[in-house]
Amino acid sequence: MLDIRYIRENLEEVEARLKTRGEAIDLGQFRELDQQRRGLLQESETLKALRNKVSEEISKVRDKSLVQDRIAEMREVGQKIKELDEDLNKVEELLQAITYTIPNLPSRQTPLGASEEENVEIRRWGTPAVFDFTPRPHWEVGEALGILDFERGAKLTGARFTLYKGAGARLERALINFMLDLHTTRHGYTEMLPPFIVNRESMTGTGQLPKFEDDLFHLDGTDYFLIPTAEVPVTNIHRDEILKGSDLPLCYTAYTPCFRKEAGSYGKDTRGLIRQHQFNKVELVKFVTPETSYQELDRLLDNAEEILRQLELPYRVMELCTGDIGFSAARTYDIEVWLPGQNTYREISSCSNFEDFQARRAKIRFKQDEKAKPEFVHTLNGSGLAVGRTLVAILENCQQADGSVVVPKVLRPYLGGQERIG
RNA sequence: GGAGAGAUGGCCGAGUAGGUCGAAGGCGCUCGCCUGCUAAGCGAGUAUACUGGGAAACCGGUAUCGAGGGUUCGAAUCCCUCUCUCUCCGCCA
Repeated sequence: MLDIRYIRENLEEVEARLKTRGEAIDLGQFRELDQQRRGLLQESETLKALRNKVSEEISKVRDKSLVQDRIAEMREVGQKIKELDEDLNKVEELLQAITYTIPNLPSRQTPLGASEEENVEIRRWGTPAVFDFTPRPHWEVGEALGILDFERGAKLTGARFTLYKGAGARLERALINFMLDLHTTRHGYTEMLPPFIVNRESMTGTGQLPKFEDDLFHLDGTDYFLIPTAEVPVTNIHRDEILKGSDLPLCYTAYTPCFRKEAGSYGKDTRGLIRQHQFNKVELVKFVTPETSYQELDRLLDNAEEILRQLELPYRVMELCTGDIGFSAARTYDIEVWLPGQNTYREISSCSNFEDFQARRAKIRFKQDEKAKPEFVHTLNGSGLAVGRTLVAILENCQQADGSVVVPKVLRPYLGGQERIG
């Protein structure tokens, strides 16, 4: 959510910056409702002040029969207040509906562009291995090894659900532990294990609702949703709180499964593990002061990259352009891992600074010191990393001519020393 | 699932035959005084949001005692609904 006072005072600028996202947003209605709101508010509050004053006078009079006319008068004032407040509520509801569906302003540093075509490559790390055979896609590698079972996944649930078996299941678990261990022991994050189901307020706080309800699994008969990312529960940990400035930055990491409907992606990535309705992810979340948030974004990105470096998987970092960044984000870097089976780089992490957009929605504030006024924190998050896609990258990059897969060195302690699968 | 109890400011905790309660008191915290230092002591201050005025410091208004609604000139206090917490019983990993 943007600051309504900022919108009010910088209407043209806000419209222009939002336009760089590719969606034209007309703030004319906002302006009109905002004016209506303040008009109604002032009228109502003036009458309330009068009523409070007269009521106090009435309280001082013992014999109420002496003030019957004043009481009657206030009864009418009360009626008028009620009418004004009803109008005010309607206007505020409309206004809220608008402000909750306005996306964040892209950072001024975010490159301009209409679509992912115009994302900017920042750097590459590692050299894709040269194979003396044609590298196969991970679904072939995994099925041949008997560690991924797509057919039975579909039998158990449906399309885009997969059964991991034996060494596949263990490898996934090893990756989760490896990532969490690295982030907690080397990068200074505190591990969290949040609920995988959250309520509507939490989904609204981080920006999934009200606009993207179609992407979420909703639990019938409740107001609960399966989380699409740990970002939701972990960021909402401090919803409606005022943090101490001296406690910032707060850095949390969490493993959770993620559940996404993937509405609108029919026909995309139908094979393999790339696009699932349920997948595992280790997430990084930070609560920081506004002055430090871009510095912290660089660090968070580096923390995510470090996982790939340690796994020795080649990747590149892309900065998303204004046309491609998400609804709540001001600036975003994607990490894309090399997948030889598909001869392409694929997203494995997305690291964003939301500035105060989520903090304002979720009312996450801090005080610079005891006496300071509360300010909104900046929130950041990024995948560190998408676990299923990391497993995909290992199967494809580390596959051998004989169909086996060499386990990256840093993972071996998590697999009882096993060096090879198959 | 059945039966009860409760939800007040950063924390603890008063306040129910409606009015002077944004809310006693204590703790904590901040600033000052005092003491050679520490401890103790003394004094003052210590919520948030919206809104009007002001360049600003700041001043005014409104709202907030779990949430929403109702009664009333007036509600933390009365009524209704909901949420959450706790205790007991049942069930369960």
